[in-house]
Amino acid sequence: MKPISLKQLAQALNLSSATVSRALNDSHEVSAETKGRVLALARELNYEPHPFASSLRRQKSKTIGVILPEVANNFFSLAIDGIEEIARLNNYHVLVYLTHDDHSREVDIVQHLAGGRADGILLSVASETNQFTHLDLLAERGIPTVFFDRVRAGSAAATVTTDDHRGGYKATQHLLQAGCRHIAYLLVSNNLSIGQKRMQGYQHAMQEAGLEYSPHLVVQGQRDKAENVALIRQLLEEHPEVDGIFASVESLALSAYEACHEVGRRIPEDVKVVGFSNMAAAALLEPGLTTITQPAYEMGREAAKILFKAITKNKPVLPAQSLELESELVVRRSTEAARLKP
Amino acid sequence: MKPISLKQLAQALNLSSATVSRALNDSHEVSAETKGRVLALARELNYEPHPFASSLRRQKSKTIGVILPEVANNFFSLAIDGIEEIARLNNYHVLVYLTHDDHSREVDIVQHLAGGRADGILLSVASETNQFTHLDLLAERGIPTVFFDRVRAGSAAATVTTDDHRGGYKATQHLLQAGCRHIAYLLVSNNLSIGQKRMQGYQHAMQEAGLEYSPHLVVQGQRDKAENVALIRQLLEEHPEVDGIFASVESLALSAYEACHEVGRRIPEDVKVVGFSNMAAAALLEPGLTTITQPAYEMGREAAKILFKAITKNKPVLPAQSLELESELVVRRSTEAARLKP
DNA sequence: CTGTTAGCGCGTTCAG
DNA sequence: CTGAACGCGCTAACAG
Repeated sequence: MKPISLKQLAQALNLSSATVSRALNDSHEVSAETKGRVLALARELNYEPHPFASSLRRQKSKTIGVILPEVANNFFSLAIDGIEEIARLNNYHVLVYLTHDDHSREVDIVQHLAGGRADGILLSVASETNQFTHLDLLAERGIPTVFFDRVRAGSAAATVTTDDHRGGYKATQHLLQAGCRHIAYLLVSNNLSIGQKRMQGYQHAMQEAGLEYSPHLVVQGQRDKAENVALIRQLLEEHPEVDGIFASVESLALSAYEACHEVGRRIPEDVKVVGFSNMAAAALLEPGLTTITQPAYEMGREAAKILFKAITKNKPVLPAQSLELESELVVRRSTEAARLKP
Repeated sequence: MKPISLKQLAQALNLSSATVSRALNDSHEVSAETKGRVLALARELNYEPHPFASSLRRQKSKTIGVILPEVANNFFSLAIDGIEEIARLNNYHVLVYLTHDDHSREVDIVQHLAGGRADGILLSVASETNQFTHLDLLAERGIPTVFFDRVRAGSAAATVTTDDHRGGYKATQHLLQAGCRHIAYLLVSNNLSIGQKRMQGYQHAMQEAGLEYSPHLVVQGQRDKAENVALIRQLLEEHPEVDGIFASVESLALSAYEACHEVGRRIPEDVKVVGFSNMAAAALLEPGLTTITQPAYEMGREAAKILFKAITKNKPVLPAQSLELESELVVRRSTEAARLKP
């Protein structure tokens, strides 16, 4: 059975569809009585205005698009949670797309969304992305866009990130304090500001400790997980002196654990690992496993708030609205307290 | 700058909009030459057909709705991943909604989606849900719906689940073999088949071992996490003999870890814990922590496949299409192999 | 092969 | 306060 239409509702009430439409939209220019009759029958018949007809007329999709590299990862899952919450408060719908770090896919999605399916976009760019012309289209069309976490380096748009430089610094410092002298860095992508900034923090801490930064100890992450494990494994074999690893994203941290396991290097006795990560199970990590945790849920919420401010007020998002939240170094919880804020 | 419309494209080409529409939809009844001209200009101008206008006319939203209790949880994240992949292959879009186990929210979402925003629905019901009248609307409207994981007990629709009875049995058996004699059960909800079936598996294993099933050792999970921790804590304090815990969902497993920690009971020395869970970090669990892992990604894929079969062939989903996949008992990976398939 | 017409279901004129 | 007419952008039916 097809859903009932405005017209049918109007006929059943002996009213014109215009009046019914007005009543349902709570217009001032309709009598309280008719309003009551309309609403009563609408409720009874489970009437829902057809969303696409309405969108077409109003030129509002009531939908935002969320584009993520992946979701099988606690950071982005928590972010979605925050985004969905804010969207719901604004009576908006959330379309989710995954790029799997594939640039061409990102371009496709953006182009499609720019065609009217979404009123705004939240984007965490694919690590493969190094061209950004597809984003110009969004600017031209005036579609508000907020970047979060994985941001175009040097972008002129609003962004929500964490204190990436500081996070990299804190993580490295933690390893140094634990006695590591040869710390490898697992880089996500040089196109991304998170890649650059976290690495700068790492270099900063290394220099401060009077240690030399060695490009041989940097592994550039790929899209394929097995490949990453192999690369890290190779690093560990060629550089047995490595006693610490800093992973700039969760997936690389997991690859590092795996690689260590494969070559029989114990964590944390032989190698200490710190990674950016939002594992729900962070509290359960083995002794010595430590994470830099981002406030993913809040980041999702804040990014969405900025976006909706632009959508509802019909103003562009300004770079000045950008936010930088604080990351936290989480050491395995044992009998004593867990969170160290240096 | 507003996106260009079909009409404008037609004018620029001195063609009628009908012809242009046909050309873009690769109709047989249009000359190869015109087709070429149209496609060339369309590409140049970045033309995208307005999705809602098209949907309105074709009565197809090209969108599916995915309704989940939560997403900050590896199981549902992985499921979304699988769902999105199949949707993309079908050129469909994915709307994500979270109920946070709130029944009224589930009803709202379903009613709205039934109004034409989605061609089909994938649903994992809220644990609070015990009335299912809102689902009748979907049946009336002929909107294909596939349930996964959290299924309406005794539903007549297609479902994708894991071998919940067997999973509960395996988990409990594992605890028994490890020497546990007083095993508590953390129940998610009696409205859900996963709650019932997993508990049956638990009871089955207990009986087989000649142990008595005690309702005092069953904790009924609530929506609030802190409350769950408190309840489990109370259990542990009132029943110091408890030496094993079986958690029927991930969130309860995490609450159990926390509660044990709070009352100073060590895992696994004092209490062994097994939970249904899809933690990416499962490989990193502490010794003695064991999980029952569901093939979440595959479940998402399979559920979506069933749904799209119905959508594209315009046939209803049949209960006979239901699938039951196999869960896996994953013991902490150490130097030896990890996966035990009994 | 192409153009004309009509209508998907709404919301918004403009009259009365 | 209410109704008739129009159009959002697209596709399907009917002509030619």
